[in-house]
Amino acid sequence: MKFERLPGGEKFSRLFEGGSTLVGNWVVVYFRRREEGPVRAGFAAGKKLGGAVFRNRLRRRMREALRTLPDRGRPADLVLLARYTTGEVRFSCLRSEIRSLLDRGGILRRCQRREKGIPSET
RNA sequence: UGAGCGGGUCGGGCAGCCGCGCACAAUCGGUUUGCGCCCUCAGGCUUCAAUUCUGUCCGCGCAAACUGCAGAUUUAUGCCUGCUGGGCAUGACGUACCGAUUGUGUGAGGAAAGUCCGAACUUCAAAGGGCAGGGUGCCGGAUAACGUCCGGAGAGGGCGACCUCUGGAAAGUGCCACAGAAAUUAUACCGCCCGCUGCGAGGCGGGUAAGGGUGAAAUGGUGGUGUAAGAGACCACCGGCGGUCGGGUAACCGAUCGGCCAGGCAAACCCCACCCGAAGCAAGGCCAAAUAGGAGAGGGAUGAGGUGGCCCGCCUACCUCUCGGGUUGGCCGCUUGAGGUGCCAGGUAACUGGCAUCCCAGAUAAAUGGCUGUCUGAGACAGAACUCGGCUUACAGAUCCGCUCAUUGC
RNA sequence: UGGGGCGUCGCCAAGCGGUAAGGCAACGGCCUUUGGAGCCGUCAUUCCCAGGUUCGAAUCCUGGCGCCCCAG
Repeated sequence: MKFERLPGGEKFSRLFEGGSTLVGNWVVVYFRRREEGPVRAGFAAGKKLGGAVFRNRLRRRMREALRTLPDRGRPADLVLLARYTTGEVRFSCLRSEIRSLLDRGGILRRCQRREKGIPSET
């Protein structure tokens, strides 16, 4: 899935306070649908999770997982928040959980899923 | 071969596919401004003197204002630069900015960390002086500076290579619990000795500090002379202190003479020498947009505030407090630097100088990742945020150089 | 990023060079038919950790570790 950077400032805290929340076992997604534009994504890892190297690694795993999803996103702002378990889980499990969470939030388009869905499901 | 000491280097590599930040180039698309001329404004030059005064009207403009013409002053209304602002002309070319695509280059550390020191840089109604406060502390040097580094001195530890520590206790004040006679104006518990007394045990007066005992520490140590017993009372050596001489830039070392007065703690106050204005890139500057441009109370000229702890000095002209309103985005700062590498020269060294050469992250919710193969096998500590010089702390391993000790062989 | 502060028993804490108060809790006992209340007693081998200064350190110095608060 293609996405742009979510620029900083108030937008992060607005999403944390006013956005919708999807909680998974290994990641939490805050999101808000938009009318137009690309998908904008930010990645966050709290300070209690560990040092800078470990938190960078968590953000990179989430970024890579989101990037390798099939490209059928609807316009939205989203923030992926790392949990303690994000570093322990296998990468393919993390990716499939993010896909199911975005599907539940209505950010993935169903019609394109049927066209392209069969090869990517396997 | 084993044990160890000192110092240096590296911190996964290679290949394939997908992906990210920044810089540059090309192509495409978009945007407005600048580049030309004139005026104003600002600064400068020439000059004895350089934009001053008066009148009038056309044009332009919401307005402030600007400008033209005529005249006055004067030998003369001049020349140059910058481009804040205004006007005219032009959107062809080039340039600038923004976005997309493609290509090329580049992209975390030895500690990037802790924030413990030192600087650079920036700001402050004066950044001045003094006090206070803080820091450093053997000596000499290096350095932009340092609490760092180098060389040396003394003391301590180690068989050794080597490592660790460092002003002043004879300026003053304070503290030294318990124990002990006594913890610094000294003093005497058990003792030792002399005298008097008593049948005796002992008592009284005096001398003494060698021995015992207490303590972390007891007023130099050892041996002798001496004595009633003793004592630096005296002598020798050692140690400490002071004077002189010699060596050394100095710390200090050596020699010699003198006399015996001198407990420890300054990471207790302190003394001496040297250093320190404060705050920090979220410093600070610029642009655009939005909002506000208010109310109340109090103080006041031998007074109020700035000044961050105080005083003097200096500065401001209204000041202080409360309530209310606002505090969003972008750009610069931002990476060429006390810079790296190599050679040469000076210096014991830290380091310095010269020449050549290289450009090596600049993000902004924040760029290095995912998968696969291979190298026996990848597995340490750990992520730039203004930049340097150090220190400290964390660290799987790999590797190089010099040296010491032990054992064996030649 | 910068500034400030704190670590003492299970909890709240005093103590600031001379060998660690106190309260709650816990445990044991007394009292009571039993419980509660009350009374008596017990409870710090390392005062966050490691070095150093000192005869002696929770206290002083240096360096770490952990936690909290503030600015924007």
